Amino acid sequence: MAIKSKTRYAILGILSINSGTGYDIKKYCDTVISNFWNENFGHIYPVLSQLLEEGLIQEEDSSSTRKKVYTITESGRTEFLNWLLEPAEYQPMRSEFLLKLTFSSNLPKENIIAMLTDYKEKHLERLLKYQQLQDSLNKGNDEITTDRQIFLYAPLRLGILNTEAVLSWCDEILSAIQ
Amino acid sequence: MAIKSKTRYAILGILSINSGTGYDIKKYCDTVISNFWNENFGHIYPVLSQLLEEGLIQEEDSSSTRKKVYTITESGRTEFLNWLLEPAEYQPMRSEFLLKLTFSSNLPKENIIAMLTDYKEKHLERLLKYQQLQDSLNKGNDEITTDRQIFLYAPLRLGILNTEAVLSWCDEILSAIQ
DNA sequence: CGTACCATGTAAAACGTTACATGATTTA
DNA sequence: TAAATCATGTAACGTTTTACATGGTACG
Repeated sequence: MAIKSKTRYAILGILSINSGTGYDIKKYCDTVISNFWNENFGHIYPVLSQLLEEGLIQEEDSSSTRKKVYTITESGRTEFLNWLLEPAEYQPMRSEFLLKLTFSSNLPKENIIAMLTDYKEKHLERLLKYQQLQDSLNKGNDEITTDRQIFLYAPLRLGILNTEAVLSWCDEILSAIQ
Repeated sequence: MAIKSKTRYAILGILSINSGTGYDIKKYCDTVISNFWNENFGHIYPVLSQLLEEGLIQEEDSSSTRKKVYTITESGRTEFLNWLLEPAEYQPMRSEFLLKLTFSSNLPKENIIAMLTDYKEKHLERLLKYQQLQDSLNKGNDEITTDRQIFLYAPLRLGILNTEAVLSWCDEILSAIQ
């Protein structure tokens, strides 16, 4: 059966904004949406072949180069739109960190403090990264319409709010165990 | 090669608290740690066999019943402790909802409002569930030592703070697009 | 006596990551 | 001209979920 993973939709979504190669798609994932999505070449290329076969994307003829520039087709847009309108499926999360913490009751207190401090530091770094991303979004707004901008800003904003929540949580738990 | 997934450690962790069957382990996952961890039978039973083979757990002899009650061994505790002390690996997250939102710029405004409202409602429900769980934790504290209780309370508290962050975010974005 | 829950396991399918292999093009 | 980046793809591996198959036990 056809690949039913979400990668199809990630690719269709990216191509709905700009046509591009598999390589371009990977770059888009690693930059614009890296905070909440990731893809790898081993997945992108097979899915591209499949989308082509299904007629959801087409190859721009560029016999001159080795590049394969893909464009979304009308049926591709329809398929993508249908997916967009479905409510997002519930995703059970898995946190290795919380799993460790849950079973750390027999650990010496200093180890638990170290765990939490490390977790806090990682999230402080993440917050900084988010804020830099936000700044670069605010600066580079020539190319992006204001209407589109909020859709790039919103996920980042959620990242910031969530990370801030994690930071307060770390402080709360740290003072509770001391 | 041996299974290297985190399931090994989830199982060892659960058995480090209480001996039990594969079924008990599944139940523990579905109740106590369901907010941040999940396992299924198709995974639990093979991993149990493997842990037994490696001598990290042992079977209590209960020739009378069909039940297989597993207990963690000393080497199991050592292996688990070593894992606990390693820093948790970074986990790239994937949010289907944010993927949808990012590519929704061409959707009619009412659809986007519906998306966000639906997301908000789901998180309101989740918050309620968390609060109920917290209440039941506070009540049933006879069986659990106070020292252990914070380790069950902390993940829940993070769930609450995160969910509250999502709720404010929904309001923020909803008022930004209107 | 039927329903719900307890209990164990296998097989297949689906999903996802990493490593491997190859070579073109651009830039310092 | 060397290094970095662009560019495409396959194969292997490992992980995870779902479906299937089976039967026991407790309770109302």
